[in-house]
Amino acid sequence: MLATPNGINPTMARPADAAWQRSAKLWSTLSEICDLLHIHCAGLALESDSAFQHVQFKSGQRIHTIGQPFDMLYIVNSGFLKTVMIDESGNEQVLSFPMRGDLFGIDGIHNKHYTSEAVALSSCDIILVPFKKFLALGRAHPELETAIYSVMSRELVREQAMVGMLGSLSAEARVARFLVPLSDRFGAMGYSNKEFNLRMTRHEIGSYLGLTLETVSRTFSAFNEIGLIAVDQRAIIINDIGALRTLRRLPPSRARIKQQAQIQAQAAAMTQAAAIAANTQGVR
Amino acid sequence: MLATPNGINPTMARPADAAWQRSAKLWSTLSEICDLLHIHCAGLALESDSAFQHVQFKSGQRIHTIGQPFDMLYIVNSGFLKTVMIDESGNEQVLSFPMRGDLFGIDGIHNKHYTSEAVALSSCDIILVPFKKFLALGRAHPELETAIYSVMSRELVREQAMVGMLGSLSAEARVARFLVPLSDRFGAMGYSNKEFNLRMTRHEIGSYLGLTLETVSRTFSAFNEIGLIAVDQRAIIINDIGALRTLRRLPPSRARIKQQAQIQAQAAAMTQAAAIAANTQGVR
DNA sequence: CGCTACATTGAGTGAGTTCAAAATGCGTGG
DNA sequence: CCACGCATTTTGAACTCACTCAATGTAGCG
Repeated sequence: MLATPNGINPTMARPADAAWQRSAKLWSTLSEICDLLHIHCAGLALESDSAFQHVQFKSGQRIHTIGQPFDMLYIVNSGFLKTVMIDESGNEQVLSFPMRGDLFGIDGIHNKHYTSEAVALSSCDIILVPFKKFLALGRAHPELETAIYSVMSRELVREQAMVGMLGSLSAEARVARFLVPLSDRFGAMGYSNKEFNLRMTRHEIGSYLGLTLETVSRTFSAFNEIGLIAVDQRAIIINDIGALRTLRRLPPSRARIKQQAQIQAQAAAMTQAAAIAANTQGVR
Repeated sequence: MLATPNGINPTMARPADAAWQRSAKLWSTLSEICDLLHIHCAGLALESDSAFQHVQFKSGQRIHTIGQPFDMLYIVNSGFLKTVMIDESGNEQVLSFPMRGDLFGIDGIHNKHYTSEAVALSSCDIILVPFKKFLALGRAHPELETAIYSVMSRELVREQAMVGMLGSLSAEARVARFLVPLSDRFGAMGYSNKEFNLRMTRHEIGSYLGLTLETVSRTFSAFNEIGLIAVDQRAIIINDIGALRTLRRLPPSRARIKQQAQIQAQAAAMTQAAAIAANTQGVR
């Protein structure tokens, strides 16, 4: 059995009671934010007067919704979320799974309204970053400004990589590559990069990868069978990260070989059957 | 057959003859650039001293390549291009088809190197925008700065919409929705939004949409058959833009009905053949 | 304990791919 | 100007991967 990293209990959400508020960290400085975003702000003059508020969300709560007026960016300090688009026929499409250090809400800048919604998948500690304030600080600190652009560019590159993946990779390759950055991120956060728990359902993974939940489940099972991973519900053990990184198509497994043997046996039989049928009926 | 749409010569989009070269505009002012990007810079102090150079490219030439150090953004003044990613196995993946008013090169900001390459699909007039210079101007003009962020955010939203499309729509819906913004753009540029010439190959469209070139070709043919469009090679006439906007799956056409009738007829024949084969061999 | 949400697995189907062939268009050089 | 070669497009036929539909299994929670 896998231990639950950092012991977060994915309980049902409901409005904020005062209990957690007391123990939670309520404000972050600019330099803490830079650390979180992996921005090198060595020469940044510390302005302790400018601080950013934290807000806690419980699993299931929405950080922002589609169409809501934009005025904030959000940075994940802890916890796991999903961002979701809704297409014209009402279907959800998962766009990303933000976690510690990720910035989201950028899509709201353009239209002054968010085009996606962000939902907590676990208890989350989110830093509020008023966009106006951020811009003002950027103007004061050129290296911060370029960092902002850099982060936005990174998101664009990430989306492009996503497009590339959806456009060209098989289901198996998509699932494999879904696990790789997840492992990396867990590792970077100080947890094991071998063993961790998925925070999202098969349905959400499928939506993210452009697959059905059944295909995701089957692919996990297939990886499990060949020993690439060990999977039990949401608990995952990564056995061969290298293989996952480069996988394009699944190598034939025992089951598949057996199946192929069947097919070949059938084919042999069919050859005779077809000949007979053709002689009798002139089909095809 | 199709008359050449609105008199554009399909072979060379905007003529690349010497006359054009001579009359080509070599420099643009900031306010011209704002117009091009659809940025409202009403109160922008005109700085005629800051001008941006134009460069001409011929079909097939690369504006920037993957891995090249980043220092410029690019704005399309005229012509048509594609931007391309190359995955680890060497396959191209088309990411966008920039045209007049589009900004590209943003993906280079993050890593200080471009992660994609841009190739001219026709003769192109491109405005060079040194990133440093752009930033400096943004600092001087707050409304320009927010506009820059807005444009970057727009690109992100566009990529997200692309992800949504690749993740959830059928081949037919993708091809239909590929044509819609193209029509809009041609209309916005003063050309006909009903009749125009595609500037890219079926292969490039397929790569962009996550489909094979054959599927793209077949889908065009199917749309042609139901009268949604008229297509002859790269010449396109849009007959029912509304249907293209909302299309999710193709309604059964005459040909499909015919085909289904055939299948049913075959099925009837097969029943007998199968019965005979089964009696003889016990297949399946 | 039973309810609900989530996950797994099987069987059959179908949309899109792959492989292949033929047609069309276009530039080039004789 | 025509003939040739090459790139692109169209169309057919067969296959296959991922989807759909359905049933069963499992975990968490009131």
